[in-house]
Amino acid sequence: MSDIRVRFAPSPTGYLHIGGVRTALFNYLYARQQGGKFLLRIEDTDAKRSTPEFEREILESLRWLGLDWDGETVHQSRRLDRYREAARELAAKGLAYEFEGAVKFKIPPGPVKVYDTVRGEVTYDSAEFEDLVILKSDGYPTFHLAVVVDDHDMEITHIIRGEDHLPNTPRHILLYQALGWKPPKYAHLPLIFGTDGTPLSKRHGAVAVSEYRAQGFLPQALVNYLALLGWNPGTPQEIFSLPELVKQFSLKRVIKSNAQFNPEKLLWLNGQHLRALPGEDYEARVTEFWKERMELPPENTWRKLITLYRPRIQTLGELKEQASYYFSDATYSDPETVRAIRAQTSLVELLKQWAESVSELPDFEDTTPLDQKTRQLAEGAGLKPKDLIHPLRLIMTGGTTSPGIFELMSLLGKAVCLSRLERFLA
RNA sequence: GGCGCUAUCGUCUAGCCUGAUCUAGGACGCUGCCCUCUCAAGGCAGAAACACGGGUUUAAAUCCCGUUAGCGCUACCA
Repeated sequence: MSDIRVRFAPSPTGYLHIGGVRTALFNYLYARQQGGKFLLRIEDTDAKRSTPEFEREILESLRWLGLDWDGETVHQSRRLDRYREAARELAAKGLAYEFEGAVKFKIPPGPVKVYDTVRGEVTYDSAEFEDLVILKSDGYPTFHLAVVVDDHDMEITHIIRGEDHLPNTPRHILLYQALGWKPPKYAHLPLIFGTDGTPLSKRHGAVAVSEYRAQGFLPQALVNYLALLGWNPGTPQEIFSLPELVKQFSLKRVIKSNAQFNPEKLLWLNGQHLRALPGEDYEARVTEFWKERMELPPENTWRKLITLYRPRIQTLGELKEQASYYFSDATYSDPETVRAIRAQTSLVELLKQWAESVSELPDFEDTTPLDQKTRQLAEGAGLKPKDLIHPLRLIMTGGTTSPGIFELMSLLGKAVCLSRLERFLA
C-alpha cells in the first residue's frame, strides 16, 4: 500500500467522452498499479451547464468500463464555503483583491517552474499571466481555485490530466504557494483528436462512451484501445486486459505527442476481444445486449446464430444487420442474378430435385446429410458443389455472402428453407 | 499576436536519454496469395515513414541550433 492518491475530476456539463475516459483510465492504471487510491470528484461549479443527468451518465460509464473508484465522490458544489474561506484567506494576506464583485488572485511576478513527469521541466514567466479570477461574482469558485483547494484537501499526490491544462499549471502552482501548500506532481497527457486532426467532436462519429456501449463495443476493447493512445508497453503486445494494463502501465512510457483516434483499429480490437472471450462469456454478452433490443429467437437457434457470427462481427450491434435474412424474409436486391438463375432450366430442375431430396430428412439440425446430399446431387448433374451452393445461398439469404451454407440452412430450419426455395421458383 | 508543447509509414507506435547493431521494427488500414461453397476469421507476403536546413562527430532517426507545421493556453468554461 502506497500513499499515492490520484483523481479523475469530470465536469458534468456533458457525457463522458473518449478524451475523458483516457484521462480517467491513466489515473486508474497508475493508482491501481502503485497500490494507491483513485478518487472521483465532480467539478460542478459551472452552475448553469452542470446537470445531475450528465453526472449520472458519467458515473454509469465509468462503472461499465470497470474503472471503479475509491471512497466517496466529492462534489465541488457542496464545498462552496471552503473555497470562499480560501479566497478570504488570500485576500487577508493581501494576495487577492476584489474586482467587480469577483475576487482576483494577484499573480506574483517571476519565473515559475513546472516539473512534468512526461515532459520534464517547463518554465513560464508569470509576468505574462493576467490576475486570475478565483471567485466569481455569483460566489462560485472558478476552476483554478476549486482544483487547487480540492487537490490539497483530498491529499492528491499526482495530477494526471490532459495537456490542455499544462499552461494552467504554473498558475495553480502560484496558488499553492500563496496558500502555503505543497503542490502535487504533474503529468500531462497528449490530447486525442479526430481522424482529420481537429478536436474530437460529433462530426467524427461517436464520442460518448454510452454511444460505444450502445453500438455493442466491449468495455475491455475500449479500454485497451485508449490505453494504447499515448502509451505503449515497449513490447509488441497489442491485446491487453485491464489487469494486464494495471500491471504494465508506466507514466514513464507515456508519449508526448498528440494522437488521432482511429475507429478502425478500435473495431479490430473489439473483434479480437469478442473472439478472445470464453464461449459462455461471449454468449452472455451478446444475449444481454440483444435481449433488451428485440425478442430473442428460441434458445437453440439463438445459440447457432451467435456461434455462426462470432468470427464475423466486430461489434455486438452488427449481428442483426448481418443476419437480417434470418430475422425477415430474404430480399433479392440483385434482380439480374435472380433472373440468371431462373433462366437456367437445368439448374431450376436441379433445385427441384434438391428440394425433393432434402425433404426426406426429418429436419436440418444435422448439417452432415445436407452437405452429402447437396454435393452428390451437384456432382451427379456434372456440376461442382459450388454451382449449386451459390444459387442456394442467394435463394436463402437474398445475397452472396453468408456463413457456410449448411450451417445457415440448419439455422433457418427445414420449413423456412423449403418455402424460400419454393417461393423463389414459383 | 504572445507564451508553451509536439514533430518516425495514411493512422497508432518501437527505436532517441546511454550516436555505430536502423538497408528504421510492430500494429490497424490497404494490396496480393493461401485456406475455402461466398463472406468473415486465420495464415503468409507486399507497398508505405525518420518535416526541412544547418551544425557537432570517423559516424545522427538518435546530440545542438534554426526554420516550418500542428496543437494547446491566452474566459467571472472546466
